[in-house]
Amino acid sequence: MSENVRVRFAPSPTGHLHIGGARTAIYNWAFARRHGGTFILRIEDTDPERSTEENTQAILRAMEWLGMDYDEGPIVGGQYGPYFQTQRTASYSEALEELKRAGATYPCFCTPAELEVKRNAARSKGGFAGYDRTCRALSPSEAKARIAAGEPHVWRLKVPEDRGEIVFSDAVRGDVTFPADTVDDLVLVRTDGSATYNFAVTVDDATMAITHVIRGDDHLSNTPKQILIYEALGKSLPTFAHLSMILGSDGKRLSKRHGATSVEAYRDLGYIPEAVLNYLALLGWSLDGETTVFSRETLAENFALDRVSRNAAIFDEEKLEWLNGVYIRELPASGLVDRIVPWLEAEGLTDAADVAARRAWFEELAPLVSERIKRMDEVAGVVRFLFDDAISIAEDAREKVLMKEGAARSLEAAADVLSRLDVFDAASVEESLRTLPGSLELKPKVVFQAVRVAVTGSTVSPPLFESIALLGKERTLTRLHDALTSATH
RNA sequence: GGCCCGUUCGUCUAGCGGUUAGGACACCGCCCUCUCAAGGCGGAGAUCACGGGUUCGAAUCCCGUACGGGCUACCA
Repeated sequence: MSENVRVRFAPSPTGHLHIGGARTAIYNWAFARRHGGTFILRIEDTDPERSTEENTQAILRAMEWLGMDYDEGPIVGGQYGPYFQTQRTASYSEALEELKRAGATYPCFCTPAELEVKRNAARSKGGFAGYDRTCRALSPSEAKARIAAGEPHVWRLKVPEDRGEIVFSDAVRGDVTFPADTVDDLVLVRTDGSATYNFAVTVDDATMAITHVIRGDDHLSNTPKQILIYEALGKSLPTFAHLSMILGSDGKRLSKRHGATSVEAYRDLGYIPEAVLNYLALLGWSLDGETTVFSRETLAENFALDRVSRNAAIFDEEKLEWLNGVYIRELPASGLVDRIVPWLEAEGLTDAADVAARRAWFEELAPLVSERIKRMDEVAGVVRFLFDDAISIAEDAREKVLMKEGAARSLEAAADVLSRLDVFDAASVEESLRTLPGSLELKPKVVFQAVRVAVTGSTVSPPLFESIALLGKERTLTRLHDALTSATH
C-alpha cells in the first residue's frame, strides 16, 4: 500500500465512547500507523437533539486515555478541516449543486404522510419498498415552478436506471454485491436544507480524501447508497472494511443492560488502558492465532485488515480482567506506584505529600499488591491494614485462627522475638519468625496464620514478612499485643 | 416482506483441500507455599450449524436450509 493512507474514526457525540466504537477507533489507528498514514478524528455532531458538548469532551478524553493519538481532528486541526460535521454544511450545499448540474438529483415534493402510505402499500405487496419515484417523473419546468412557489421539498438521489449490480471488495469480507434496483432514491437533503447522514458522510469522506473506510458492520448496507453518491459526484471510491459487532454475554447487541459499555466506565472500574486496548484489538483481530498479549507498538506494526474476523464477538469481561492483571504485573514498581496512588487517595488512605515523603516505602509495597489484583479498584482492600492506625479483626478470622490452640503462645513469642530486632526488614523479620514453629512445637501454618490475623486483621493478606516490615516495628508489636486479648493459649 | 452479512471448544480465535483441528480466557487436578495470589505441569472441553454436491480427499470450494445480525427514515 504505497498510496497515502488516510483513515477516519467518526463518532457521534450522542453518548460516550463505547466499547464497539473504541475498537473501530483502534483498528483505524492501527491501520494508519501500520501504513504510515494519517488518522483522522471527525465528530459527527449533526443530530442536534442528542449531540452534546459534554459527550464530545468525553470521547476526546477516552481517545487520549487509550493512547489513540490522531493526526487531524478537533484541537489539533489539519488541512482538511473543520472536523465537526456541523461546520461542514457549506460543502454539502456545494455537493448538492454539483449533483443538480450533473442531473443526478431531483426535488421531491411528497409529504412524509404520503410517503408512509406508499411505503406500507409497497411492503404489504412484498419486495422492494423504496420510494416509488413519483417526483422523478416530474418535468424540469414543473419542478422548477413548484420550488419557485415555495413548496417544501427534499432532494433525492437519482439512482441510475441501468446501473446493474453494485459490487465492491470489502477488505474484511471480500466481494459484496447489491442489485442496484434494490437501492432507494434516498433523500440527500432534507426539507430544511440539511444533509442526511449518508450524504454527509460520503461528501466528508470524499472531500477529506479518505482512502479506507473502516467502520461497523451496521454500515455495510449503507455502502451501496454511498457508492452511488460517490459515482454521482464523480469521486473515486475508498476501500471499505466492515467490522462485525461486539455483543453482550447473551449474544445480543451490547447495551446498558450488560453493565458498563463505555470506555471511561472501564477506566473507573480499575482497568488500565494498555489492557483495554490489547483486549479490544484481540476481539476480532489476531496477530498469529497464538499471541494474546501484545503492545500498542506491536499492534501498530502488524495490524492487517485481512486478519480481521468476520463474525460477531461476545465481549468477555473475565478475559479482560485476566489481561488487566497481566499488565498490572508487568508494570515496574515505580510506574505501578503512580497508578496505584490515585486509587489509594480516593479511599483517603494517602495523599501526594505522603507519597513524596516515603516513595521508597510505596515502591516496596507495589509488587506485593500487583500479584494479587486484577483491577486497580482492588488495591485499597489489599493494603488498607498498612495505612490504618488500628485494625479490626474479622470475626471469622478470630474464631478460626486466634481461638485455636497455640495462637496466643505464637503471638507472645512473635512479639518477643520481633521486639529484639534492630533492623526491621523483611529478611530479618522472616529469619526471627522462622524459628518459632520449632521452638513452640507448632505447625508453621498455625503460627504464621495467628500472626497474620493479629497484624492484618484477616486470614488473607500479602506475604507476611514483607507486610510486617512495611508496617514497622511499633505498629506490629501493638497489634500483636492487642490481639492477645482474644487469643487462646 | 426485500436486500446484505455471519455460523470452528462455554467465550475470543488459528486454520485459507490432506493437521492427533492449534492457542488464550474460564473450569478441574497436581506441584510450589506463611494465607491469598502469581507461577509451573497436566486434564476435560469442538461429530467445525444442518443437508446436499465438487474432489482420491473438505472445517476449508459450490448450492440450499436453519438460526443470528444489519439495512430498508426528511436518525446517525
